[in-house]
Amino acid sequence: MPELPEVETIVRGLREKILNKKIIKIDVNYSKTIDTHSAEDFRSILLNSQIIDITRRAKYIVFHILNSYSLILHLRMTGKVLIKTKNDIATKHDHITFHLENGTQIFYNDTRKFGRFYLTKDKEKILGKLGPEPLGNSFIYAEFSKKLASTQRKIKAVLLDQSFIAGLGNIYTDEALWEARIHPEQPANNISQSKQKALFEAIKNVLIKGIENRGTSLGDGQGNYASSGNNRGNNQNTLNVFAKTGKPCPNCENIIQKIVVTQRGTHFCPMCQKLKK
DNA sequence: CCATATGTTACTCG
DNA sequence: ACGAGTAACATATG
Repeated sequence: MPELPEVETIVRGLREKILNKKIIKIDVNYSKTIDTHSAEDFRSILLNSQIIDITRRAKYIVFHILNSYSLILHLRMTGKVLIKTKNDIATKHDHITFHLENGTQIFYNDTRKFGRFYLTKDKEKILGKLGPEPLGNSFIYAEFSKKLASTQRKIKAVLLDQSFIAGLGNIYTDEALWEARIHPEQPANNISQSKQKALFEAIKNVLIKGIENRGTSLGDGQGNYASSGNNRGNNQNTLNVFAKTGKPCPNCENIIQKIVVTQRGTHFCPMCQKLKK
């Protein structure tokens, strides 16, 4: 579910609520959620320690632990980190609970159970293969352009490839390609210089807007995005093409189409985003 | 029953 | 080597 703006919103919320409190108990109800350790080892490493900082890398949440470990979490499709108080009780999809000394409980909730925790002293082992952070200093146009020229893959597949650029998912990719007026199936090495530049800027624009709106919450089911305070985002109200199948393009009024690209539902305007020969 | 879902990875085929 | 396609993970929803 969550892409860069959603994870950023979650991290900002968590930072205010759980730092520097001792972890006094950990319940593990679904141990496959922990990728690197047994539930027993996971508990013994984290118990009586504390989270001293929380940062984000791409779609990963990095909890910096006082004992020099990093607890890295990827939410995949439906993972949520929910901050609750003393008397809240874990329910069906709450797979791990961290109890803090002040009574705060951190629930890891995940309907589809795809999310994973990685506990490691070497962050690079988990994060090392990621491409540049699109809102960071390492996202440089000359390098972006050079890398686009190096592959014939469909541009949508390239943008979803976390080793090419880290943090985009299905929603923000469709939005960025619409803003740059590029067809999602356009080969990456056949995009004009001006459209490459437009795409470079569009990626940053859609992510910044997503963060400003505190993420995109689609629908109202269990698996939809919510922040650590269980609040919905507002970015769904500003989308131009994603989930707008059959509606008029905000730019040209033509009907937004939906196709499948790289196994993902893909929304675009056939007038604004033409495939170039 | 079928298709689809904000993600990632392993595997096959050409 | 490269890129496309498929399946898998597990659950909910229309």
